[in-house]
Amino acid sequence: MNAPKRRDRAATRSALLDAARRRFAEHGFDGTGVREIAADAGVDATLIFRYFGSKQDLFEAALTSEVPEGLGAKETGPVAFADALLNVVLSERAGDGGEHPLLLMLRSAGRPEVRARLHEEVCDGYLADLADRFDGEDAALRAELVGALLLGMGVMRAVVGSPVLPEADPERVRARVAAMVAALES
Amino acid sequence: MNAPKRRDRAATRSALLDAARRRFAEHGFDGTGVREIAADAGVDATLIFRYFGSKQDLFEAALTSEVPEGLGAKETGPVAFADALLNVVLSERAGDGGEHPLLLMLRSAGRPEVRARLHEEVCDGYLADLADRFDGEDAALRAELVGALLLGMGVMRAVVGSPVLPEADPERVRARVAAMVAALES
Amino acid sequence: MNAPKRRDRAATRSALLDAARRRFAEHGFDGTGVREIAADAGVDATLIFRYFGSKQDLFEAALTSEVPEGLGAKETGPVAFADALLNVVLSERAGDGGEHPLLLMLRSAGRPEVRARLHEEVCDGYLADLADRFDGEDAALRAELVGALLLGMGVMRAVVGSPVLPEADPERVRARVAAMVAALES
Amino acid sequence: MNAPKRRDRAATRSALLDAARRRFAEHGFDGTGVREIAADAGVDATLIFRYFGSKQDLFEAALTSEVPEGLGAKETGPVAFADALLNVVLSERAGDGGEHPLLLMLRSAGRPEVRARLHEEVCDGYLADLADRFDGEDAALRAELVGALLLGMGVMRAVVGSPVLPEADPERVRARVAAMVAALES
DNA sequence: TATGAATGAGTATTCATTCAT
DNA sequence: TATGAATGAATACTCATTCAT
Repeated sequence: MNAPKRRDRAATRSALLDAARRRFAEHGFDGTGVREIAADAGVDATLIFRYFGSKQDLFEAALTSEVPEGLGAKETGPVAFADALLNVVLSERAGDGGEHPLLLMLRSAGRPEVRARLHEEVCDGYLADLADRFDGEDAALRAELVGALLLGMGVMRAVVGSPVLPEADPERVRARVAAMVAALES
Repeated sequence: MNAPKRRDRAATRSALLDAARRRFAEHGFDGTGVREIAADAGVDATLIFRYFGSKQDLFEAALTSEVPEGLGAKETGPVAFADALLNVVLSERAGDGGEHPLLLMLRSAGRPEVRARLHEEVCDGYLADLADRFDGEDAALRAELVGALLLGMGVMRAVVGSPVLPEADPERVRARVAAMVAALES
Repeated sequence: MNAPKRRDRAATRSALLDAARRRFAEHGFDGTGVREIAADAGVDATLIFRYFGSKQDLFEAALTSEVPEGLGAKETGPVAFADALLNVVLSERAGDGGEHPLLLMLRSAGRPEVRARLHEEVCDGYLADLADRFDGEDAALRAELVGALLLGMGVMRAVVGSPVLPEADPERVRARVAAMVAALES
Repeated sequence: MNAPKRRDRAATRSALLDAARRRFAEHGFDGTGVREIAADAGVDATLIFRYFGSKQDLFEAALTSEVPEGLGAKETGPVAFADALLNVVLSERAGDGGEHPLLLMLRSAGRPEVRARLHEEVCDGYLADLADRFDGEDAALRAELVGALLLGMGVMRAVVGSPVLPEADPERVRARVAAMVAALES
């Protein structure tokens, strides 16, 4: 009824998740305090434990909360597939949702569990999917190189803070990346 | 090697640096305790402060201690230059010296100072050097993509833990990367 | 009094302040640990930081918390003024509140900031006020001697632990001190 | 033979004692580190332990090392006796020897042993000697007040840092103090 | 004898987390 | 249900002191 306190459970949860994603992305797991997250969300810190159980659990929730991804058709070749992935690299942080889970994990890869999950999702997920697109020998190596390129682009933008990609014309970037990937189709 | 040579200033300092590089690379700055480093080096933790001043100073010493780099002649083109950088990516962790400083920083990029230094060294150093090798338009973008590829390869190996690169034939890797870089020489 | 009223912010804060005053007065700033203070107050040591910020801040809070002082009318002569100050010297430690701030500072005068504040409060405060009461030459010197007498009495009681003053008849003390001060009114 | 290292045991001991007196007087026992003392004396810190056993032992040695005092004839009355003590108060720190032991102890009165010794020397020594000079009733109280005056003057100069006494004409100070003490000879 | 490397007990302070209301 | 007081384990760092050379 009264405006200020009328935050329902779902809204608070969501506000905490958003704040957590931003903080974890910016400062990593260890560099982020629960009280900072709660302050960003405008609620008391203990709600984190009420809603998520622990800081670690909140982190994992932040990882898995947003994954529409929509990777497109499975039958496409490597160039088209890489181009689809490129959307993720180029678009993220546009919305307020925060960074891609992969970058969240990268930033907190000190934790063994995080690292294990990162390894699993990259190797068994993205790299495997990519390798499927390549025929002939060296499929794994070629997939790895494409994955490295895309991941490296994300790191450049989100961690190193290079201004090149955000300022570049997306179509030019697409063309250049496509050329690099195409060079692997021997 | 065997008898750890007690009461040897230089040896202790060096053992601490080695241990620090390994721990920082593996768990990041925040995830590493001075006592763990000291335990790895087989000495008392207070020697870290005696020899380096603070944990932060030890971290910086670990960053700047190695890497002669020897990047070769300045007149080479982008393909040759990238190939030279590839040596660093492919060879590291071979000795027990630990990771490349760039990866150390990446792992501790939660700290603002670390992030600032990472940004500076990558953008003003590597990327600028790369951009000099490209003629024509989009030099910065093309340099960024080559840098992203190489950095991504390092991340794949050292953070994600992908087994592909360590197990691949270095010559094949060289050839594939050369092809990708060459595709940018439009 | 009896039931320490758990979960009471004001009571805890006050208990910490009391304990701090006692410990700091008895062992000085450096000789007192935050855990001892907390133990005396019956609470956890981290509350010191929650409520005061740091050990140093707690010390300063202990200095400035009490002492309404109420030094009486400004128009009085030196004898009456000294007599008013004597109240402070003779009465303190009666309640459990602890020592006078001046003695707290004296006990921690190793710290430069404490010493600076002590100098300021004594010279610019008490001594200046005293000097105003003296006419004729040597006003500063005479004020200094009165101040030294009163300060020395406090030190005798609180630091040296001489039993004479606490056991003496206050009226006799007053008369003797008044005679000494009067001897300065040449 | 060779100049630099030709410091014999006695000279080193003495240099350490001097440095210790100065440091302890300035910063108190807790505020002084053995390494600082050693640095001031220009020798290695371990010599403190070789020569004195411990920091505490060095402190005690610094207390008892200088005490010529030469308190003059025992048969004098209170005014003359106080005047003799005044010499100590007014002259000290003139030489490089450092502060009077009483002030050293005052500065480190946080330590229980120091406090005990301070109590003993003041009450059983100075105050008892003073009380002997007073006839009639209130001898102890009158002695205490004279002692407080003299001690307070030392504190004013050495701890509070009041500039009045060092800058005043010694003869005027003597006359004023004599008047105050004489006022107690009822 | 004297140097300096090594040590371990101790410090203030921070943090995620749990009670009580 | 939600607030905030309380907690205890952990951290970097300092210091007097001892051991090896």
